[in-house]
Amino acid sequence: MSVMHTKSNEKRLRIHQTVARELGTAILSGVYKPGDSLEGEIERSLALGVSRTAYREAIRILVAKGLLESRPKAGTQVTPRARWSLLDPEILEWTFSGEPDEHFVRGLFELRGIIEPAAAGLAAQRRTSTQLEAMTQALAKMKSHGLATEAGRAADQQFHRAILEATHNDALASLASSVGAAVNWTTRFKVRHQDLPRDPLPEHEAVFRAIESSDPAQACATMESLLDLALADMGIS
Amino acid sequence: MSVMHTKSNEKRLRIHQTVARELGTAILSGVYKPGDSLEGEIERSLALGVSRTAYREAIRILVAKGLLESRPKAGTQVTPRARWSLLDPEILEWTFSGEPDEHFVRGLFELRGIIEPAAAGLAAQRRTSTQLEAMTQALAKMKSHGLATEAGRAADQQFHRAILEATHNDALASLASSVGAAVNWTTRFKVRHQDLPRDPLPEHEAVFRAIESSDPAQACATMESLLDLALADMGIS
DNA sequence: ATCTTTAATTTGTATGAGTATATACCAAAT
DNA sequence: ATTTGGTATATACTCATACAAATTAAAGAT
Repeated sequence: MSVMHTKSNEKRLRIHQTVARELGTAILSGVYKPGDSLEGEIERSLALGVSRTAYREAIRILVAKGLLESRPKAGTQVTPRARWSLLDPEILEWTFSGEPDEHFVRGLFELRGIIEPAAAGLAAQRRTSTQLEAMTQALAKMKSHGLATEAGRAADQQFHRAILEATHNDALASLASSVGAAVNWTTRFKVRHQDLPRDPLPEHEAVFRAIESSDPAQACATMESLLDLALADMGIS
Repeated sequence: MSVMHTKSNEKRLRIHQTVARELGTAILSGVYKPGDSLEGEIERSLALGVSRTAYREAIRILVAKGLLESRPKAGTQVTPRARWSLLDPEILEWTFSGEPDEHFVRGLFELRGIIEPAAAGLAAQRRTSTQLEAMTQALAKMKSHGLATEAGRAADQQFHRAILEATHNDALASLASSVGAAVNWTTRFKVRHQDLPRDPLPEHEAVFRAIESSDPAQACATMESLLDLALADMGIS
């Protein structure tokens, strides 16, 4: 069949996952628009060369993520964009698998600019020594690997995740995967489009020092400047 | 037989939805804990009295929401709490179907306190006349119905949603369903535990006036005080 | 016209058979 | 003793087919 590019990261996807990804990206990229009907399970599954079972499981996934809704006789339809779980990690991955919409990326950074400084402030008040340790390790890994590598980006995510977890707020922390994915993809995007990304380590360390010394205002401020610089590097500010 | 639209809200759930809700609430309430294994599709579906098809579709839903992960041979396991999409509308509904955890509710308000003031500020800068009109109508409905009724709570949600949409930031707006649901459930909680909730209309109108007159700082401030008062009414501040 | 009944279409559920994959176990080599 | 490699097996995954339920739309009765 086709050449499977052997990326170490790439786990072999089940069929229902593949179909969900296929349809999901199609919806997110506008091939199917809100209100469009996907009726005809039988024909469509046949057309894709998969069983109805697998196709239906894919549909269930997309319904769970708010992209579709389906009722007997009425068929399966694409829901209004407002209901989509745009911050779901998988949805973000699908979104960034194509060329990301600049407007959306800017919005994502705006959201980070709202959440992360506030989170840093809370973390400065509530962090435990264990969480400080996690941040330290993440920074060390970032330093040794650099942002150009996969390991470096993972460490970056880990640092931001540690901050959100240090808020001791589960609702906030549940945004970590989302923010993490955003960090990862936007960084990739950055590296792809700009050969010489500035080293963001000093800003990260400044944030860490503020959290370590339990200074909420400083933590908030340093995180804000970190994001400002990251956004500037994207070249879409 | 005459159709009773008294409880129009209550749609008849499909079997896979029912099972997903059942298992979902069990996981969220701690009956199954992260790391626990749910292996045995066949036995479990039999025990529940449903087909493997329906059971598997339920599992697919829970995997999509980050509560489970499943691999051949390894079985199906509950994921670490950090991966749960706690802000997913359905997850929130499941969470609040039981007695809500006070710590979690407080965290939810903290998140609102971060997002909504910032959103109000952005809305003050970017709102269109159409969106102002939506807010006006929502306020009118809140006034006529009151917060004790379902219609009133719906109008409340509508107002907050309109603000998030007025930010013209899709990522932010996608939190609307979540925050909206949280508002709904916490308001219910409030009414249930306190017979005389203060009328929050004046605060809402203050936010509206600030947004209408394109005053970001004022919009942010009024929204903050609205949330402070709402939290105070909960009696868990 | 309005309400009730019927029909048709689509998703939903059930069942049984067979496949693929990740884990654990055991053997062999280092 | 540790690592490597093969192999067995348990488990989820996929398929095909049949039937049920539900909602919409049209036909019929009042």
